[in-house]
Amino acid sequence: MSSFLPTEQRLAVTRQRYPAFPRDAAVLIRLIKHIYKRVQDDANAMLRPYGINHPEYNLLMMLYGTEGYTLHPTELADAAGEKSANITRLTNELADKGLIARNASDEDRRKVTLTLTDQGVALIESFLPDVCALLEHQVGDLQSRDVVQLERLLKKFLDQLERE
Amino acid sequence: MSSFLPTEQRLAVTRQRYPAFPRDAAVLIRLIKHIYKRVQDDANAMLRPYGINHPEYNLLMMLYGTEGYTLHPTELADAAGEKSANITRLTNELADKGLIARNASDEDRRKVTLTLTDQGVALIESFLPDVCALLEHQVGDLQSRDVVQLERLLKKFLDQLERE
DNA sequence: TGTATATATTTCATATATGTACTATCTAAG
DNA sequence: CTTAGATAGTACATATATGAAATATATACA
Repeated sequence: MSSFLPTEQRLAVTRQRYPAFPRDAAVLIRLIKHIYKRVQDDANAMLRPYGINHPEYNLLMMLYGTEGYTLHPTELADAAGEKSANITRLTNELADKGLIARNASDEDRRKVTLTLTDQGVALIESFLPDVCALLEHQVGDLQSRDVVQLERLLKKFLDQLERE
Repeated sequence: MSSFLPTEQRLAVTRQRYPAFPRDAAVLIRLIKHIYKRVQDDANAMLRPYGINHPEYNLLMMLYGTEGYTLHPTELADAAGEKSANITRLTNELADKGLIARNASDEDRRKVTLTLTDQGVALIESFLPDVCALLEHQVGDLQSRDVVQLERLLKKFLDQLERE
């Protein structure tokens, strides 16, 4: 039924061989990984006709979700969970496609401002119907109680991870 | 406090601009992504001294969790969530390092068997104490009730995702 | 048997991501 | 001022991952 069963069986074997292995933590992390890969693949497939991939989509949506459609590269990197070196490349490509504008900040001359262009906003609003459909399909018929619980617990987990 | 707050604020702005945007689904997926990246980075840092990265670690552990320490490339790809083309490269590298052996299967001559070498098992057992410590640190002081709930809900989510 | 189709794996060109070192600018303490 | 240390962003070499086509073998069935 679930693609995850073999993974659990492997964890059982692992614990026979190395009893101290923390099963629960490992299950959580492997589940996160399976889910992430699946979501990423689905999103890439959906976005391909629009000429962008999932990381580019994320950057565009971070700007779309910001007042003034503008962020600095470092902010964008944090928001999207990308490394700064990668932001340079990705935003250069988005700028080449005319979806965002790169400008020098005059408040701080080390900084660059990244702003959605009208064309960028238009592209986003053209794919949003498909994105919404995909997102709704992904949660599918999960009970809304479950979704709320899951959000609460994932936040707790993320907090814990960041507690260093 | 949490690195996730700005993300939620952006979702609020997004919904002002595009009210149909499914907030809950998007929050879940962004949480998954943040957690995944964090876990991946931490694991890579921990594994570096052992000369392997997180994907390689995963492959080794899938074999370690299998009776006979042996899988075919396709099975390994499914288990580890990697694409088959990537498995070829990764397993070649692991074979070059002497950690696994590649052999032709005589049951089906299209197939290849990938088996942990003694050296591979020894490497795994040398890093397992650090891995266990990291895993335990990652779940930290999450209540065990929460961990159980989270596992249940993530499985439900994964099932839903795979329901096509 | 022979032929069509499916499966397992690899090859290769290309796309994507990272670490590290570097430049420029800012901030603050003397 | 000016100098030391922090911060913002980028360049470049290298590492990692992907899709699509190619190769070999297996299976089904006419």
